[in-house]
Amino acid sequence: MVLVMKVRQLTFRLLQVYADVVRTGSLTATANRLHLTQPTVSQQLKRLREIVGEPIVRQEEGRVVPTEVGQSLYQLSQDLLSRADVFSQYLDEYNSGGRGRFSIGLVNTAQYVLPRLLGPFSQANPQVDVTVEVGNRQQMLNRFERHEDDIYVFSHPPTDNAVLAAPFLSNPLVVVGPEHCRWAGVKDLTMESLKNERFLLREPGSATRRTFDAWLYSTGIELRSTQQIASNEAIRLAVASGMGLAVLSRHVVADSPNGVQKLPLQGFPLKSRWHFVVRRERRLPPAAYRFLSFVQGSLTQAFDEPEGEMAVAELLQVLKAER
Amino acid sequence: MVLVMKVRQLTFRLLQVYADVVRTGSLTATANRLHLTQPTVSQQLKRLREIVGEPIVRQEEGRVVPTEVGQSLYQLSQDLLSRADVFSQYLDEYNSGGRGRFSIGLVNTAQYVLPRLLGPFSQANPQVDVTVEVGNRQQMLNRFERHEDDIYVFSHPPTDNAVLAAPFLSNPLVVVGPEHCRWAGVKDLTMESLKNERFLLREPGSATRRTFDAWLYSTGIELRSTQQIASNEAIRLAVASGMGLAVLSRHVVADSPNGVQKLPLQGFPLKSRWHFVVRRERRLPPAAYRFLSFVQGSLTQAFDEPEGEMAVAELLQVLKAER
DNA sequence: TACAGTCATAGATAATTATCTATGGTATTG
DNA sequence: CAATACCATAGATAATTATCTATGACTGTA
Repeated sequence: MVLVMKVRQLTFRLLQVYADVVRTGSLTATANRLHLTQPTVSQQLKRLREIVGEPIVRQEEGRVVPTEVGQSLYQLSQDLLSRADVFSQYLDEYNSGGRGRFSIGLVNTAQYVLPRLLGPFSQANPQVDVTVEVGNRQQMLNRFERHEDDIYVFSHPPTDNAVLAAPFLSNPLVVVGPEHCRWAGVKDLTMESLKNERFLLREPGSATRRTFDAWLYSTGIELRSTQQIASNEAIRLAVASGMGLAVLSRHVVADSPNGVQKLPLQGFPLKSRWHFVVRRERRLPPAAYRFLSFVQGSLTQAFDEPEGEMAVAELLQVLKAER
Repeated sequence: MVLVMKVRQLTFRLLQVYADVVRTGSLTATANRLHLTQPTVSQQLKRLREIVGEPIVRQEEGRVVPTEVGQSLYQLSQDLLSRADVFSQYLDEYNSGGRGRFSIGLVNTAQYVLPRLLGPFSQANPQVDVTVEVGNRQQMLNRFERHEDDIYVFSHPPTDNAVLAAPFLSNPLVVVGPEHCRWAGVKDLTMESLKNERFLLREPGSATRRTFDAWLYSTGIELRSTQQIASNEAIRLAVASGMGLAVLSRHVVADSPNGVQKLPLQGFPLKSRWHFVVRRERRLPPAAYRFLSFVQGSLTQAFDEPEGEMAVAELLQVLKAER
């Protein structure tokens, strides 16, 4: 016999109107406040009563007051409406990028500099969750293919029409040797001189390795002795302990140069630049967009890279247009 | 630029459907479960997305999964729906009378016996709030006129077509004197003998007083000395201390007879009965109805009043029919 | 008692919603 | 790669909702 409330017909509009009626104690007043006519409000109430299956208001001394059930319904309304409101605010924040999450995929080397951008950003946007994925070029390409992240940092972006790339920071590759390396003071140092040195190299999937390999190929020189080490940091330490020479991003060395030094090899530093890479068709999470805007505004200050700033600005332009 | 969610268009139905889609991860499945067609579900989702202003689901490996916003929306849905559900349960309880409130207005004397009904009822229905109002007959009549309570207990119900009354308990009025009263052992004690005694009487508004007055009037006797005291309890104590005789409900005396005794006055006890009184047109709160049902089931046991039980049963019949 | 103010109901209409069937595009899976 | 399963869109329709204007009923006050 007991009929439960017809929840499915319940509308937030109805609750809004009802809550206002309870607050004002008058249908007419509510009608005015909500820019409706009095009969409209009257009927809304009627409908709500039908949904609830129980009288919710009665008149008492010229005022409309909730019945006992109406009281509970009013509390419910307040509760539900305010929750919906909180969600609405969340949406706003989300849309502004001030809240939410995004993920960024970094090529190994880039992890030495990205913190200088991500740190301040997170500081300024504590409600944003950033997931940082790190791997070598090949691993990142795989992630990229699978659409696993929102933004990527490559030094050589995949060539794809659907891709937008903005070079934002130069990433010079330098040759380094141990602290008291005998090549350090040599003028006009050539690769020819170094070809018998042992080179500690990153694995083939890495961008640093590829760039160096390409340059080496262009010189026609072949190295006699190499050793492969899959981590920049490990390479740096190995060089410092005299195991050989290496080609590394200047950022890797600049970060903590103890024990190693740059060698003035001709043709170096090899120029290369990191790019922010995003997919055209992918709608960036607002938080990711906000990060790029943030970067755009701090590149010059943080790295003295006005060109990078412009490139990122351009990227943002395009993204905005595509939205 | 930021568009807040169109809350007013939000429907619980939409949230129900959405929540189910998130749970099943499939529009088709939801369509089946909710006895809809797949396109219907599809369109519901679309509409919800428009209300939210943001994509809420995407497809991933053949499953429908919520976006970040969708996740939040799902949580919101769960939250809102469960709250509505709680309210719905509350409604059920309210309708069954197992929860809620009602008020009952008692004529003074009745407060000596009603607790024996209200106590067990409250015990059995802890979620029901009972408000007990107590006053003399006149005060209760005033409350009755103003529709202030749900149920009243009178010994002489107001005569009004719109009133339903069920006599449920006899309320004999007895004459009492102090413990060692000289009239105690007298046979064929008449009022004539007592007319020079001082009588301690309730105020004119009280039912006890009116009943006694009426009876006294029928005897043609006038009392020489009376004193008015507005409380049964105070009268009982006054009698015990030898200040005079009194007419009281037997229930008042039975409760704690210390210091007083009944006198075997001819014509006494005066018969009278308490009635439950409700207004015909007033829809009784379910809790009040439940109380009367409860009473109906316990009168015989508690007071050995099968007639009262029948009268109350009849009252309930009528109320049920009028609902 | 007549007047104001307030709520309810009736009747009408435009807008929105809830659904369906049919069909087309895509992704998953043998 | 064909078959299958699944989702989106179109087009159509019935039902419901949101409103309005007009009017009636009731209530409390001048």
